[in-house]
Amino acid sequence: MKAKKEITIYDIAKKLKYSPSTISRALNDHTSISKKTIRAIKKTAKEMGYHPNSLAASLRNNRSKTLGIMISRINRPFISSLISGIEEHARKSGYNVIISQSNDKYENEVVNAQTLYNSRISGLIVSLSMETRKVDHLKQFMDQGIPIVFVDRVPDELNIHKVIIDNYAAGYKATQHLIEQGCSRIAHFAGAQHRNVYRERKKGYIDALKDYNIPVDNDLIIRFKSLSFEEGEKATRKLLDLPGPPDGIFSANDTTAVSAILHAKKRGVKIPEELAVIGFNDDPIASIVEPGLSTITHPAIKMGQICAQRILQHAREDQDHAVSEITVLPTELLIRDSSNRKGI
Amino acid sequence: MKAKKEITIYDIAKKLKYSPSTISRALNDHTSISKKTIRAIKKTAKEMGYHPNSLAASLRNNRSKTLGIMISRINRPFISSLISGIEEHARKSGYNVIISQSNDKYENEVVNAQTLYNSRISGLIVSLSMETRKVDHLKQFMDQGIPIVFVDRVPDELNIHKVIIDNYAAGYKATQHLIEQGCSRIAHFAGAQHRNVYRERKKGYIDALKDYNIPVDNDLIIRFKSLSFEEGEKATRKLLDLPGPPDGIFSANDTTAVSAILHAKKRGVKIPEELAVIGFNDDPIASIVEPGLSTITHPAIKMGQICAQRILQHAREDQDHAVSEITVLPTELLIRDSSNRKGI
DNA sequence: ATATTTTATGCAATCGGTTGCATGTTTTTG
DNA sequence: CAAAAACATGCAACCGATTGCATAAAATAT
Repeated sequence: MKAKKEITIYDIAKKLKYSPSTISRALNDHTSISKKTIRAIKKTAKEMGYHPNSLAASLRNNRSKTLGIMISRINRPFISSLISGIEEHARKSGYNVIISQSNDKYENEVVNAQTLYNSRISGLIVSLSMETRKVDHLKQFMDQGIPIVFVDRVPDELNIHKVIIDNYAAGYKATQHLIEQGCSRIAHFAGAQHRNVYRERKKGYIDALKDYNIPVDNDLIIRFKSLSFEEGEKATRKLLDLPGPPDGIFSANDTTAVSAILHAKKRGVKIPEELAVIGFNDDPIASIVEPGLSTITHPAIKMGQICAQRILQHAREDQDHAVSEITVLPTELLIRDSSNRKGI
Repeated sequence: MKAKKEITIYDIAKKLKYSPSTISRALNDHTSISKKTIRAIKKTAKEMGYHPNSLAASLRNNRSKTLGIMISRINRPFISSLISGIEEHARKSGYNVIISQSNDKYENEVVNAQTLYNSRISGLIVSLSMETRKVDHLKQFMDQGIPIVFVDRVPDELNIHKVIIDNYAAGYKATQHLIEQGCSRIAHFAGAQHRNVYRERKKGYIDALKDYNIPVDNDLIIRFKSLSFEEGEKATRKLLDLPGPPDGIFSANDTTAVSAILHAKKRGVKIPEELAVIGFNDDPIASIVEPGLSTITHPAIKMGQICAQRILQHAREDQDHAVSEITVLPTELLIRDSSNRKGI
């Protein structure tokens, strides 16, 4: 099973007695080639079974029509929706999408950055790993004028492009909602505090408490390593065992919020009457758990589309790294039964 | 912000007074270059900030170290886990992964195949769109000796590589389980019958009924278009309105199974006593719904890893398309409360 | 009819590695 | 010590498309 030789523009040129340049230009609808010639060349190309070699074009242009994506893990609802949005938009614009998972390890992120760089991607979309604290490994892209858009988990740097949600406002909203439902001892499941998203959510939580004159009790703020289901159960147990257990929980993700609901129910704690719970993300499980989990919704797919759009825009123009562009997408408070004490 | 010129092997060659060939070989640990030279060259390369240009290498080799993936949609638990497995394995082996979504449209699949082909991928992993009925658009890969591995939703052709689960056995197991729990009127939520996975699951269902001398009632077999939550609710309503409603449901996915549970509960139908339900896939929602959804588990991540492994193996050897290789992975019956009448 | 534009096409260098073959050098062997 | 073998490196063609510059041909203006 030998691979037949591929047809190249040279083969077409020979057959049609044109030069390779003309073939190349014709196939790219270059204006300096007459319509008639273009038509004829395209027809012949098709007949001969010509498949353009993107590698050659990319090499020549020193840029492949490809976007790189760096994320922690693909198989999470938010991330996979984000990627779906990116891929869809990129493909429509004729770009391929390469994905790379860091598994939340800084080390992997560095290696992946290297590989993507070597592939001469035209743009990079990054959501940082949990561990990442510095972004030197991405400097090479900026140096080469390869646009980077950070999304969701972004660095604190200023002169960069970001697509994010207002985590602070969302955290505030969620907490405020619990307060309005009559909660006065509100716990918070917090993520790693060097990651903007978790830090901001917590800030929003704290400021809401302060604004409503509710004392901030550090015993009620649980620092999570990975916001996993197991961690959530453990934390809930600990909280409910407290002499003064909380009457509300604002969790930085849905997974741990759901684990809290399930654990509380198991102990006979009534939700939302004795414990109101609100999560973050609106994962599929949020609508399935009973009572339904109130949560903060992300426009994940749209975020992806915007990332792709931004990056392509920058990739085309000779972008200006001096100006940063921050897109903040709206979140919504989605009230289900896990926090609805007043029957709204 | 101008892009600095990239360092090439020619620059290194000039600096070290070696020929580019030697540099190239040294960087690739070619045996004909002395250890000492290799060490010196690599050191200098690093110092100079050399970044290999994979495009150039790929062009020369007429193959980029990249795997293509064609799937319906990324943001589904099974698919994203599958991709995660592929990506992980591929990356370890030094391959990039390009993904393309068909959104279950044949037309998109054809276009995507073209784009991937033009990128000169080294191998292709495909799970067919819901619509796809012929695979001519993939012939070009085979003609060029580019290995293809089909996964999960595979064509019926014989001489191809497949990584699948035994859908028939799983369907049989699931149905048998319901029968053993005392169900005698078992409904089936079936997917599109030209897709192997759904056809096989249904076959297993029917054969199990037959083996246990239970009549096959066509009114209890619902043909779904997309196995969505809404479709599931509608179907459940219809079934429960029947003069002789079912006492068990085997659904070809978890989404519709969960929708059945929720709808049945709303109507006061007791699960599993009056209606036992079993799904397929073990999506996260399966463990959250109450009662917990019994289901068939897929080793999704592992399937991905095996796909990557197979494809890389074929990409390296000059593969032999004459022989097909079919890997069938085990599924497991995971019994939760939605079907557990006897309290096992 | 000649000069000037406009239009259509070709030439040849280039992008950055890779590799078969040739050559020069060193080591081993008889 | 010469011949053979092993080792180390270089030459130059090649992968396939792109593009600035040059040029030929056709159309328009004078």
